[in-house]
Amino acid sequence: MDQNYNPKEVEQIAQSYWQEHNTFQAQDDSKKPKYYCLSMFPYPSGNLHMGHVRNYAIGDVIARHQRMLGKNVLHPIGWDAFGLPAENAALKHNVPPAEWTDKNIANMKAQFLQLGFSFDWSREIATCKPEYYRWEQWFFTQLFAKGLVYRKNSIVNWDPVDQTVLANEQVINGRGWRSGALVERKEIPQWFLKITAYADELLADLDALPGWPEQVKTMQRNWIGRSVGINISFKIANEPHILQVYTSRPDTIMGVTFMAIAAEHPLATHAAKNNPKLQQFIAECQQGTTAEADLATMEKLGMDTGLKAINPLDGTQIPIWIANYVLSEYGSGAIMAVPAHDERDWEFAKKYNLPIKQVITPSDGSSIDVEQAVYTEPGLVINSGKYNGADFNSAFNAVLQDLQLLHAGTEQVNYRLRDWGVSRQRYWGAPIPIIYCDSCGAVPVPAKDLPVVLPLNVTITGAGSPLKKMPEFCNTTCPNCGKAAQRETDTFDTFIESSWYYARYACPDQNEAMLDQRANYWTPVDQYIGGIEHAILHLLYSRFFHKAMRDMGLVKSNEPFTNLLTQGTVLKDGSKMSKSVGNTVDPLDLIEKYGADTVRLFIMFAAPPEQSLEWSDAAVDGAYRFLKRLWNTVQQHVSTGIVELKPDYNKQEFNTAQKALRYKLHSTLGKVSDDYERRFTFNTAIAANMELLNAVNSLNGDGVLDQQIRQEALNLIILMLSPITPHITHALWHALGNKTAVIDEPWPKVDHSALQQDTVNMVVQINGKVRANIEVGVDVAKHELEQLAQQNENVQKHLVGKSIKKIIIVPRKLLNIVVEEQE
RNA sequence: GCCUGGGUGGCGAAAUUGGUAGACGCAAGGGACUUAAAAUCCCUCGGUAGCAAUACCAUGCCGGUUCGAUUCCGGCCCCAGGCACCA
Repeated sequence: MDQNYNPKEVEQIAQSYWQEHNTFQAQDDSKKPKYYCLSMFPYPSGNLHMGHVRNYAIGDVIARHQRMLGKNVLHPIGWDAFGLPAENAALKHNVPPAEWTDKNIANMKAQFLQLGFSFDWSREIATCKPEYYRWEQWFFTQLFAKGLVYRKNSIVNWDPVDQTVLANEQVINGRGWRSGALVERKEIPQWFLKITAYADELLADLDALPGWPEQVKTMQRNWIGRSVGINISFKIANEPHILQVYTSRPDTIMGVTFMAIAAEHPLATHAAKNNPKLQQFIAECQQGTTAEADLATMEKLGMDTGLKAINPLDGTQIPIWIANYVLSEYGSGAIMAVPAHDERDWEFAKKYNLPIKQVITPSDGSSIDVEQAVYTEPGLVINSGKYNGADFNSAFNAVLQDLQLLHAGTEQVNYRLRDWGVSRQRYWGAPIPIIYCDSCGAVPVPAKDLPVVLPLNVTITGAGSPLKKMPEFCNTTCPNCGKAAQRETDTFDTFIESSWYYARYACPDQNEAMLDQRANYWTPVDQYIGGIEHAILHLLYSRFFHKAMRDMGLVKSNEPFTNLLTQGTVLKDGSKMSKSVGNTVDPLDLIEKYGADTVRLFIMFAAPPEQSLEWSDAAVDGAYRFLKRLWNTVQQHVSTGIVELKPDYNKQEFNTAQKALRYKLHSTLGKVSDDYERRFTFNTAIAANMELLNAVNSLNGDGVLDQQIRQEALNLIILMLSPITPHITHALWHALGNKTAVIDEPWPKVDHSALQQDTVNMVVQINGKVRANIEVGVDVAKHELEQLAQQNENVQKHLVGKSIKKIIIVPRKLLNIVVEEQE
């Protein structure tokens, strides 16, 4: 073996070995149990960044470890290739998005190979290829046939200068990123998938996902936001209209002091008909973005329409206001405002001097002042006539019953979750397979005519989709009646592609169907790994797609991802490492300097996967030094000749130091196995191996037994580190005289005979403060232990003038003497 | 604004089920080797006092439960992720 660690050479050899042996090509049939390990696929932005390295390093470590546990592992990779950045690059560099994307994919693939990830490249997918997106076009037409697709108007960010729809990201401080024009909200017709039809199942099945982080499940539960309430119809004084509102707090209905409707509400339009002031106010409300964060932090503005709603329960007249904090896309776009018991209503009422009427009082009898502070907790009803004294549930039922008798209310389950708008007014996406016919309306493209191929040679101008200007794309005939017709020019939301790619990896070469039986062998994904930023949207859409595919007979399971690991963000100087912030560190520079193993080791060592990771250039040195130390230790060990371990090697008589090292070795193996398998705390697994190597290096003595123990320890360290640093361990495994390739080795087993101990160290506390450490026999009797503890000099010092109240013993760990001052 | 996390030495972190706070590593300081440097190896390293043994303080802030709290509970502050057209 080489005297010095040369990462380039070592990594080249290992990578060639894997390639020659097709090591990572997954087999669709095997006697071993299957294990599907998937890291979220990347957007091909051109270069790997540290977030990628972290994501794929975690996945790679898990995949390699599972392989060692004897599983038939699938570890695929592909490209989430449609998206906005390709159009931006096209604008900037005058290169077609497809060309830019293909180049980036080639680039990043080379980088992946350099990092030594155990991907099965034979299943590589790029979502921008017709062979892929044709199947989601097909799936969309199937959903259409099942009534799960519909078209309705919905609001987008509109740049009035560029005459184009903007993504939220393209709106900077309320202005278009290129034109600088104030952005407007504009309604246009768009296609929707009925994800709300699955809302209850998406919610309920979260309980069937014990392998998901509680945090993610909580976020999804709140996002779905199921509530039970009442749909109430308010008549309007001197008008034929009805105002529908939904409330989850019918117990507060007698506290309604105004109604608030969105600017887009039909009643707002009606009220403004002969009222220029209202018209102007509505126009003002339509400025700004569609982002909820903006709407929620905006200064609350409102204007009285002059219309009055009538409370069906007591006939009171309630003013109807247009308010900019009411979302037109949520519920009916109107609310009954109870300022005493709703935060936003309270703020609005304070601003416009609207009455605040308390109708709930805390059930513990404490008193509140709703003029000073809002009270949103449920409690007991007051100031509400016949409902006084009722708690939430009885008030809910009483109000519901009364409203039902008046035909003015029905119980309703409501969701915060909205249907999924999938239309994008962009070029670089999968065309939505719809044809508009003057006679037949919107007609889905028949399966035999799929895919609707996206034309590739286009010029991006930044003002609307180039597809609109391509008659050869737009002009077609109606599949129903054969008359001239127009194609839809909008493309799919790119979340569509990422909602089912995990299943396609099972059968990427299938040209006759979306999925085949192999998808049922491999799915669900056993371990899914990705950024916490995907906790809601991507993961919810994928769950929805999986259930929809199940209902179409394409898969059999209910959920796509059995276990989920959400990795934290890679930060530098306290903020997310990203191109836009300009604080990126190029992984390639580090690979060049230290090699892939050091980069992998560092990123796994710096923090546990779920935590955010603060990048440090300096600390990478430490990882490199450790690998050099490992190399040198092995080098030194084998320089005196290779040591062979006989099967009964562990039955020999070891001295104290040797016993201690073997104890350390096998307790470390136990700990590291647990870190890999259950905890996913690879940082502590690495730390434990560093400690172990330190211990190996401090074992003095060069007798035969010492050499054998060193051999055993180094073998095990190599195996334990092999999923994290696969290249150097490939080389060192051979150097230690092993004939096999380390990639084919099983995970090692703990030798329990090495864990036998005669004595154990125990802490002695007095009133919870550590006063001594004592070494006692493992089987020491309780009273003897108590005596030994009290005999300790320092303990005795602290017992002077005290009387012992009791002694608490935690076996093999500590003993706490509880004392008090003597009378 | 709303939802979800997080806050421990100069820095990244560890403490797994309420049981020794700071493992492991980085940085820093000192030393060995060297003509010198790099590399490597050894020692010190939360704060205060002390030669030391040791004592007191210390896990964002305030309070509580407990023999014992980084860990559990209540309130507050700050930071991060998400908020439906970034992916």
